[in-house]
Order: sequence, then C-alpha cells, then structure tokens
Amino acid sequence: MIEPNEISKAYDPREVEARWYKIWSDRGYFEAQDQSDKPPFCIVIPPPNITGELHMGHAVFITLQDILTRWKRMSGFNTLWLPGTDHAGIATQMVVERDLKKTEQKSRHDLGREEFLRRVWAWKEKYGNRIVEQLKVMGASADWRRMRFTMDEGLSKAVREAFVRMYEEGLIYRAQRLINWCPRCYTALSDLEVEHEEKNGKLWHIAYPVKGSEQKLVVATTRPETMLGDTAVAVHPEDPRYKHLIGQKVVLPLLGREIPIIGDAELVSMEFGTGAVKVTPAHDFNDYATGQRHGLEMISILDLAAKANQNAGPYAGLDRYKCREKVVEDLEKQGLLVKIEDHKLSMGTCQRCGDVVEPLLSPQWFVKIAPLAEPAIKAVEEGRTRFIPEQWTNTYFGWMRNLHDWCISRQLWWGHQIPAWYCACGETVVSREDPAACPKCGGALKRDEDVLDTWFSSGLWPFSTLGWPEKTAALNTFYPTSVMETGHDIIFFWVARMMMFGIHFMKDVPFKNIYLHAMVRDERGEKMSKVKGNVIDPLDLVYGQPSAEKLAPDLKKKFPKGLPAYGADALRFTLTSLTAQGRDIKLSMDRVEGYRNFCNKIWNASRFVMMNLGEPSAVQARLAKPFKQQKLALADRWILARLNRAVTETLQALEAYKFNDAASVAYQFVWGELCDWYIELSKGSLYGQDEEAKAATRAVLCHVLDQALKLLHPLMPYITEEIWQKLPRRATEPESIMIAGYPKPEPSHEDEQAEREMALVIEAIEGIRTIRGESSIPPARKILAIIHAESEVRQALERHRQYIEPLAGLDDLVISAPGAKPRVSATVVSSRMEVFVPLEGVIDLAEEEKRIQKEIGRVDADLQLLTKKLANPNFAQKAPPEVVEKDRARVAELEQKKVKLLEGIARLKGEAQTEKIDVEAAVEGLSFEKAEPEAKVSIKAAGGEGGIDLGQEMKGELENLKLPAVPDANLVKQLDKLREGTKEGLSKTDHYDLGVAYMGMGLVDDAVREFNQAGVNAPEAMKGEAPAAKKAPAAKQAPAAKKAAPKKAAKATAAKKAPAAKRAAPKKAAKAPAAKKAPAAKKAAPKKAAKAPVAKKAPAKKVAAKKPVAKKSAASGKRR
RNA sequence: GGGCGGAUAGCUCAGGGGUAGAGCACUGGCCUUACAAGCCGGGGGUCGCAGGUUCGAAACCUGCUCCGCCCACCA
Repeated sequence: MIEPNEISKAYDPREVEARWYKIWSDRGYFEAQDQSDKPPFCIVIPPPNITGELHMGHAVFITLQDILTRWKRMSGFNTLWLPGTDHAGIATQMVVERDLKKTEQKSRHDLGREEFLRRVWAWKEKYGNRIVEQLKVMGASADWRRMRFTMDEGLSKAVREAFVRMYEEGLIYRAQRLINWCPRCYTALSDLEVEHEEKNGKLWHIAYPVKGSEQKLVVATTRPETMLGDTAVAVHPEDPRYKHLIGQKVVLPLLGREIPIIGDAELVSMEFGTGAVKVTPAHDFNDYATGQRHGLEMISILDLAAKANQNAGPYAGLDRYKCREKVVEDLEKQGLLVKIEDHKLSMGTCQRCGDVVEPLLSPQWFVKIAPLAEPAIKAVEEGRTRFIPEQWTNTYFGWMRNLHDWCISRQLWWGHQIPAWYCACGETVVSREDPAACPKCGGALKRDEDVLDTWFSSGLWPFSTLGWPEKTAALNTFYPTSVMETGHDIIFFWVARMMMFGIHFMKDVPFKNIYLHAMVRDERGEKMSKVKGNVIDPLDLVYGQPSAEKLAPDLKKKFPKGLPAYGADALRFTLTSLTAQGRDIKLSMDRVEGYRNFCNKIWNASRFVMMNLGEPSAVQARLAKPFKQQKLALADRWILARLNRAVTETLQALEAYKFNDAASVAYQFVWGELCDWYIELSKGSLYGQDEEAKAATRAVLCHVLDQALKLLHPLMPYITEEIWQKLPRRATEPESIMIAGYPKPEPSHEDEQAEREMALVIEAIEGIRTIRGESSIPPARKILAIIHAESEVRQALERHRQYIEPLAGLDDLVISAPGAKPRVSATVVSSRMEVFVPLEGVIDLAEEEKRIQKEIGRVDADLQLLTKKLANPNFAQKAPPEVVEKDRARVAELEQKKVKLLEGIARLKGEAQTEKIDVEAAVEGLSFEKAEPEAKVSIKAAGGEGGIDLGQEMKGELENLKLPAVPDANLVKQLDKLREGTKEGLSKTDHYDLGVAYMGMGLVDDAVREFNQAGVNAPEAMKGEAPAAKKAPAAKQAPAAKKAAPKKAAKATAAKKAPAAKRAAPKKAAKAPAAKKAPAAKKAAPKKAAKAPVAKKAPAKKVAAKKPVAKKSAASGKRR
C-alpha cells in the first residue's frame, strides 16, 4: 500500500523524462532484428539536416512516427524506425562559410576545397548530432544503432552506384541547358529550389528600329537589360499589325546587331503588351524554347556572378541591376524608351538565400525524368502505394505528369562529388572506381568538380539506409517499408523522387503508405518564422523557459514570466490531438497547457489507484483470473465495457491514421469515464466492508489503469512508463510498458446491460447535481432527492442506489413509481425519470423557475420543429419508417416532459392543484393548435379529435369489468390488448378511462402513464379529488397557470415575427391562446374519478426494497 | 491562369443527410481524504453567402465571397 505522500501530488515531467529514455535505450528496446519471425514494420525517418535545430515540424513527425512505431512494436511487430541525418549541401556549406568568415575572415576559396571539406566534417562532428539529441528528447524510439548519414561511406557508395548505373542506362546525361542559377550561392538549382514571388515591377516599352525602314517595332519587357542578348523579335504570325514584318530585321538598339523578326504563335499573344516580344534565348525559359524552335543564336550576356560579360559590349562588367539602369538610361537618351508601366511579375528566388535567380546557359548533369516518372505514377494508380490523406494523390499525379528533367549538379563543395572525369581528348569517364587514366588516350583525367543535389541522395534513402547496393538481410526484411510519414511540403522534393528511384533500383515501391502530415503554424494560422516573431521552440515547451527574454516576441507577451515545463508527453499529445487529416496544425498554447493538465490528471488518478490497491500480491492473484469468472459490481462491469470500447476505437483510429481521434478517445476515456466516474464509484467498495467486493474492485482498477496506460503509451511514453512501473502487474508482463502488449478488444468484457444501467445511474446523479448546482447547494450539504420512474428504470436505480447517494450528495433517496409529487421542489425531467429535490428554503425558487422555463423553451423549440416535420405528408410517406417512428416517439416524450416541467413550476409555487387544467390546455395549444395548419394532421395521426373514437366501445368494455383491488392477470391482459389494439386511435378520454381502470387494480405505473397521455395531472386523479375543471372556471384559473403555460405558447408565434427578439423575448409573451378555452378539461373531467380507489403507493421514504431485483432495464447506454 | 484545402461556440478544432460536439476561455458553487494543473453545475452557435437536390442539408451539388497553400515560361 502506497501512502499518499509517497508520490508527489503534481506530475513533474522533467525528472521522469530524463530518466526513462536512457533506460529504454540501454536495454535495447529500440532495436529491430534483421531477421525475425515477427512481421516487419519499418519507417525510415525523414533525415533532418545536420544544421537543423528542433522545430515544431520535427516535433510533429517525431511524434507521429514514434506513435506508429511504439504502437506496432507493442503489437508484436519487428519494428524498425531507422534514423539518420542529411548533409544538406547548400545549407551546411553556407553555415560553415559564414562561420569561417566570422572567426577567420576567410572564404572557402582561401582554404581550398580539401581544407574546407575538412572543416565541414569537423563542424558536422561537433554540431551535426545536436538535432539527433533533440529528437531523443521527444522520446523517439528509433534504432540508433542503425543511424545513417547521407555522406557516410555506405550511402556514398549507394549514391555512386546509382549515378553510374543511371548514366550507363542513359538516364543521366550532361548537357548545356538553360538552368536556374543563384548568383549568390553560385550554383545551379533545380526547378523546385526556385521559389516564385509576386513582386511589383515595371514593364518597359522599347522601340526597335526596323532595318531599312522608318518603322519601329515596340517590344515590352520586364527585364530591359536582357535586350543585350536578344537574338530575335517575335510577333504573332496572324497579327495584322506585324505580319508583314516577319522575315525582316530590326536593329538592336545600343549594340547595333541585326536580328530577325520571327512569327511565333506559342510565345506571342497579340493582346499582351505591344504584341511584339524580344527574344533572349540565353536568359529566359520561354525564349529558350522559342530559340530552339527557330534555331536562334543564344547569346549570354551575364556571367555566373550575374555581371554583364563581354557580349554586353559597353556594359560589360556591370552588375545586372546597374546594367539595367544604364541600359534604360541610354535607351531613354536615344528616345527609344516609349513608356514605362507598373507591372506585377513573379520572380524566381533562391530557396536558400532569397536572391533573385538567373536563368543561365550552363553545362550541367540531368536526370531524364520521363522513364522514371511513368512507373512511379503507375504504382500509385494501381494502389501499390497509397496517399493519406487521399487528396495528395492528385497533387502527386499533377506534378509527376508535368516534369522536366532534373538538374542534379551543384557547384558546391559539400556533397557527393560527381563520379565523372574528363580528358583533354574529349572523353568523359563515369565510373564506380576512380579511374587512373583516360581509357581512350591514356591521358590525364580531371574529375568533375561539382557535387550532386542533396535530394539525389535523399531519393535513395529508403534502401540505401538498409544497405543497398549490397543485398543485406535488413533490406530483404524491411523493404518496401511500411509507411512514409512526412510533411506535404516535400512531396515533390523527396517523396516523388524516392518513388522513382525506389521503383527503378529495387523494382518495388519504397513504401506502401504515405502519410502526409500538416504544417505547424502559430495559433493565428501563420507560418512560424523568426522574422514574424511567432516561433515556438519545442524544447522551451518540454523543458520550460524561465527567461521570457529568450522567447519569441509573441510568446513573451503572453508569458511574461517565462514558460513552465510542460513536458514532452504534453507536447506530443497536443500535436497528436491537433493533427487532423488535411488541415494545418495551429498550435495553441492553451491546448498544450490543457494536455499538461491531462498528464497531471493521469498522475493523480494513478496515485489514487496505488494508494488503494492493498497488497500487490493479492491484486496479482486476482488479475490471474479472468474477470468474467469473478463476481463484479455494476461499476466494475461498466468500466471494463467502456474500456473495451475505448480500446476498439483507439485501434480503429490508429489503423486509419486518425491520430487526433485516437488521442481524443483515450483522453475521453481516462478523464471522462475512468476518473470522473469509475474512480468515484469505486470508493464505495474500496472504503467499504465487503472484502470480496473490495478485492474485485482493486483488481479492476489495476487492470483498467494498466490498459489505459498501454493505450496511451505510444502517445505519451514517459508518464505511462513511470506509472506503469509502480503498478502491480501480472506475472507474464515484461519489465517495461514499451515492450508490453498493446491492448486488444476483449469480447468477454462487453456488457451492454451494465452500460445501460450505469447510464441510468449517471442520469440520476446528474439530474440531482443539476438541481444542486443551479440552486447553489454547497456540496457539503446533504439533501433528500426523490426519483420517479417506471418500473424497470426504478428497479435498476434501486439496485444501485449505493452509487447515487454519495455521488449526488444525498442523505436520503426515495425511488418510487410516479405518484404524488413533492409540493415545493426543483425538478429535472427526462424521458426515463423525474428527479425532485424538495428543499424548501434551500432552492432558489426564482432561479429554479427560470431554469425550468428555459428547459421548457428548449422542449418547445424541439417540439415545434418535430411537429412541423411530422405534419409534412411527404415526410411520413418518404422517410424511412424507423425515422418517422423515432420522431413520433420523441414528440410523445417531449410532450410528457413538458407536462412534467409545467407541473414542476406549479409545484414550485405551491399551486399544483389548480394547475392541471391549464397544463393540458397548454399542451394542446402549444404543440397542436398553436403551430402551423399542418399540425392538425399530426394530431389526427396521433389519435386525437380526428382519430377513430373508440371511446364508446371502450367504455362499454370497462364498465363490464369488475375491477378487483389486486391485479388480475387476465384482466390486465385484456386491458393491454384493448389499449394496444387501438393504439393510434385512442382519444384523451379513452386514456383517462384506461387510467382509471388500471388504477382500480392498483397498477399505478400503468395508470399514471394513461393519465399522462390523457393530459391529466395524475396525482390529483389518483387522489380521487374532484377535478379542478369543476371547481375553477377556465377564465379564472389560478394565476400561476397564466404565468406558466403561456410563455411557451406565445413564443411559437412570436418567433415567427420577431426573429431578432426571439431568444430574449419569451417573458413578455402574450397571453396563452390555449388558456382561452381549455377544451380538454371538459373531456378530462372524469365521471369515474370519484370511484377510483386512492393510490396505495404514495411515496413513502425508502419504501422500495433495497434488495436487487433482477430485471432488465429499458434504458439505453449512452456515452458521455 | 490552373489546382487543393479551409470558413462550425469568444479561441483552437472535431464531426459529415435524420436531436449541433470537444478542449480552452467565460460564469455560479466548492480547498469533498487522487488531483485547485482539481471537483460539481451553467451560459454560449441562422455550422461563410446564395441557389439547387432531398420528406429532411451544417453535411451532397452549383455559383459566390473571404483566408491559406501548391503548381505555372505569359513578355
């Protein structure tokens, strides 16, 4: 037995989290087997850059992948989560260069390639693992033994093999092409590495003199300096303005070159600009294509530094922007600048450094995409690889079907150097081994200095990390991998390329499922960025950040005193909860805090359990036996059944990658059911004298907590392990929760009956609590509550009254058949029971009335809606019968409820007796006559005025019955038959007569039901008092009636006219139209009432037997 | 210019033809022996707008308006 103060009251993640990771790791729990009898499950990590520092994006993927990994591991898979890092060519080189500049004021060229690379490696050794350590903080259960780096020996070999093989296959080639060039990073870029930004620019209109003519051809351009490289002017071949010029020449201003006028329908649109386009094939992708079509000369006028070269004549040496200024200035001087317009244009910028990218002509290496893309598209079409969420499938197709060849060479030093050598004789050698000399001429070879695009090596990742090109056991076991989990921002960069390479080299898709998670944004939905100052550092959340100064500005504002340590579990759970498919994650600090509190809740619930388990060995002995062989209390059976549902639903969610559903099911179960109900209910047995019951409850508590912890473990690994270690457990359990079995549905724990009965217990407790809460009755004050219910419900409540009394704060509970009701009481009504708290002087009468009025308002709203719906002939005709039936039943239910509520108000005022006529009138008026014309139809259907009147017949029958004081089975059968046989046709009078008959036999429940259906105040009738209708003329009817009934009634009409006021207005509702006639009262006036024997069953305190009565309950289970 | 998401409570988000949900925030009552990071109540929504399909639409269809993202070579 653990004493209360043995475990701290508040959960402190710092201490706990620091401890466990090392233990797990040391014990080898993270490790997968190359060969195993278990089915394989494999995820390869999206390798973070070695320059990276943990950000929310990492936190998300670590969390999701770790959830999958831990879940599968616990479910008996040979689970490999393969970690690694990426050398991140440009990014890393830039970081080290910056560093070099800062510390030694040197450029990489000052050091030379070899020395510089040595420095980068040194930097990598020093800092490259930082990100890895941070991933571990999040709890990542990756197999670190297998950690790979894209530049390590094995992967380098794979890269070289892939390159050479594709070269040999003709899938890699070198060519002079127009490529994207970043003059700052000084390298070629792939299309993907260029970001397009919409910017405000200008459109310059320049006049080009037509040769041998006074005419000038005006072209429009956004980049005037490129005119220096123009090799044609294009017009639309159909353009009447220019058609005749095609084939002639213009004189290029400033340089004086003569260039042709060509017709090109593809490049030129007649509507845009002037309808004439200057063509610069060496500096624009469109123009490049045009040049190809027309065999135009290509003149580069910019060098790699984006400075004008010798081709630019007098402008040579000028930077591209200076050059532009000068060109514009000179054109203007020559009067050739026609006009300048503002113009929006999209400019390509370097993903890495943001500089404007320059399309330049340059010899580069390319991957031929078409032959690779085709099978990669097919694989997805055939469903061999599936995108989740599905919507990404189209994005993938769209891109894959529209691909240009991939430029893979980069003019960097840090990366995989291209295995190509050139000889002066013109020979190119591409080889797996470094060649000694030119195989053709024996001359000296010079190696290509360029390196490969980082994404080239990343594309090989799913198999290179498993040992390819060697045929390793790991490769055999784990390829294809199970899931690729990554952000949708790299679907093209990475996912698509893995698909292409995987299929090409491995003859099989690299992964069966691709789960693309959302991007993390701040709580306003904006991208997190340092510039915006809205970055939230995951580590600050995990460890806390006492210094507000170190927080980003937005956070600082909100947390001027710094951040507390929420812990990795809370962060993981938050991210999991917010990861709904297809939506960005807006990270809300309130959520983080809420889930930190959840951790604390789990912690304290566990403390409770451990403080109350008694001897561990006794619990263990109990746990060894299946629960179905034990005698369990309702609460025990209930929580096992609920657990079972939670397990089933969590598994479903995980299977479907609905992480947020998994989180919310588990949360709801633990907090809403285990803590809020079971723990509270268990106290009775734990603190009680029944040793057998106590032992059973202890075992159930222990089992349920064990299962809940396991269920949660993949989501919150640390806290679950910490607690689980302290829990007594079955002898068959391993020594860590992370290698224990994941919960499975247990059919023997299903128990719908327990769920139904508990639902009743909960309903009763909540009903009483509502009254207590509304009337502000302090919890310490014990009160009396009375519950009226029909027999099955009543019996169930009776059996479990020991649960109700303590949880509702009662010192007395009366459960009885509907009968005389307490005079002044608060009431809560449901379809299954009526709860009263008769506490004069305790209940705030005014408040209580307000509350009931409000409730009535809600009932009325529903009623009106339903009545209207039912009145629509089409509904009854076309809707499924069960839906119609359901609605009918609901109308009946609501009407009853309303009657009871109105009675409740009357009783509050001590005016119950005089109330009854009004009650009925109100019902009639409100739900029927009040509403639309079609409401008449519904009353017919329900068996009212228009229904078949069986009254005569029934009366005849009834009068012939001799009613004994004790029910006679045959008679009852007859009556029931009579009633059921004419169900749809009974009038209110019929109901009333039936009520009298039942009552005569002492069948109070049945009598009350009939009275209720007759719209009569049952208790009054039962007491045999003269009906109020006789004493009180309708006009005069008790003041209370006027207040109570009309409110609602008026609303129905008022709502129509004054929608704006509808919510606020009810108070002033006009008079109840219903009050005017009270026709029902007349009908109800019972001739036989006087005869009726007084009900014997007036509720006496605790009349009902306490011993359980085995009888099924009609109530249905409900989930809170 | 195409494509894809989104718009539901004050906030962050689930839901997906048949009675509008959660957490947080708000509010009333409680230091009740697991937990004040808590317990027990309560209030709060024309489900972006307009049409359509349907007996019935927040959900399905069409159009529109905003917001976000992706793709694209219109000078």
